[in-house]
Amino acid sequence: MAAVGQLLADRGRCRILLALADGRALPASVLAAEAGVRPSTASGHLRKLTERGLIEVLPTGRYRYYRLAGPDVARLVEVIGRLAPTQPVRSLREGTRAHALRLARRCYDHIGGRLGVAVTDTLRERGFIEGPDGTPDLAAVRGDRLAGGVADEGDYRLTAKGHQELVTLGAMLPPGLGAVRCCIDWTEQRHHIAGALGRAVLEAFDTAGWIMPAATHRALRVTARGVAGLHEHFGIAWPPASTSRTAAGS
Amino acid sequence: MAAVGQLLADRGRCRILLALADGRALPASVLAAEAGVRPSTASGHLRKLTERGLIEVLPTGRYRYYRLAGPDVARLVEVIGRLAPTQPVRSLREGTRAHALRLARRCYDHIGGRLGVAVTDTLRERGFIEGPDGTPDLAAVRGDRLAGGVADEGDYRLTAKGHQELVTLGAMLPPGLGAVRCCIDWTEQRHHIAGALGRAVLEAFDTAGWIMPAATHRALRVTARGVAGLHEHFGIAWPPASTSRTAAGS
DNA sequence: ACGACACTTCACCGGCGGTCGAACCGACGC
DNA sequence: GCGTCGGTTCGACCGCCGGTGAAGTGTCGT
Repeated sequence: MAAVGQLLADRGRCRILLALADGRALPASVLAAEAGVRPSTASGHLRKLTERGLIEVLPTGRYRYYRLAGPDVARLVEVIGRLAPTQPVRSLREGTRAHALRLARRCYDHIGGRLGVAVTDTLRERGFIEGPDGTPDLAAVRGDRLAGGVADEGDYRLTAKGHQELVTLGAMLPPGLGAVRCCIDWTEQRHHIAGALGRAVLEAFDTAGWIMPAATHRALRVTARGVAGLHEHFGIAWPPASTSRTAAGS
Repeated sequence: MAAVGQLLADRGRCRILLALADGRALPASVLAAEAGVRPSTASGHLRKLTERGLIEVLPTGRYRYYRLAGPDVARLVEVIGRLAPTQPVRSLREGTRAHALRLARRCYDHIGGRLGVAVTDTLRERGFIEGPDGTPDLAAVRGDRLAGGVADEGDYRLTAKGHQELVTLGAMLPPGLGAVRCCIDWTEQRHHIAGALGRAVLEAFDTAGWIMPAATHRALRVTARGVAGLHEHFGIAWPPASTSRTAAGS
């Protein structure tokens, strides 16, 4: 498994994986620019990533689109991102971009950032999902780990009321969906819904025209209709009151 | 996050993390032997791992015990282990050891290997937990990832009957436990219970004297009482019929 | 058919990092 | 007190890997 670790040891390759973390397929030239290296270097990285099975390639004409090889890889990026230390911002452009990412972004197949956390909070407050508080108990983590008390993933479940409400909102929920996977947000350090429910919510927001993907990166922009819908159906004021700016590292 | 990846890029450091994956705290000399390097080299590795916050140290007399810094790190090892390719066995000793690991092992705070999968299967067959089949649908993973069908974690939930049965068996279940986190086993590629429920089951098996930790590594040995108890309460024949031998890499 | 473009391969360079032995520090046992 | 043992630090060696530019292959426009 050190072989996989070697792939994650390079800054450029990490940037490539991060750029693909929203589930899209991107051509090699875009990934080279994203990684900040020459096309030849990026080509070598992409070759190694595909050889190890972390990403897969879809040749289309003279373009070669790369994407993550599966949900396992997305989970890996998610988990390692949570352990990675945050880095200070180096430029104004990075600052605004990191700010947009922290507000709302696609996290492979669900919504991350403040928007994801806000939606999850609302679902819990209104009794649509049941489970512990969204703030992981860091004190419990520091103590005896085996004795329990760890804020684990998957400790939520969708209630009947929540199922009904989300269906009327247009979400295509798979049958028999009970438990809800939650991942702790990369920047917010709070729970937000992921898994099948997170996927359905992202699709519902997308088909309703509430969100628009940004052109350059994986950040999400909330449309005017989205602002109204979030306020009406979820009681969320968007955009939220701004807080301190700290970029997340690569 | 490339900083974390660099730590995972070395074989010796991976072996150290793997040795600590069962949640124990081990002295530096043991970890050096586990990694197959000189104490000086291991000391450097341990220093880097602690500096990055992946492990923490408990100085005790002239020994210094190291352990994983928290559940996040255990999850990282779990996820990256699933993506790592399996390596062929290099010696007879490695073969028997890998065989024991594949049978039953501690996976930070729950039971992994064939035993973990067998217990999970029984729980599902008897209606103690509800959810999809334990075999992840690999075909769905290869297809359209956003359209759903992915065998996600956390799609199980504990039923009332299961709660009652496990309590009578002596498991200390935390209140309000509904959803059950499942991780796909490292070697078996099957679901097995983890999270709070997996922790409670491991504790129950341990206090009942069904399992004994191996002296040298994180493998678990099923005692005679454990064989009887597994057969009586779970209908599991132990040890299982042997299958092909393939070691899991480091 | 020609040029432009996307991407890959190759040879070369430079630097980071793993490894070890030896020395050093602190804790235990007699 | 001394010797032993566990652990860390230091300096030197060396192999590996990332970066690049130039050349090569295939595809798309006109």
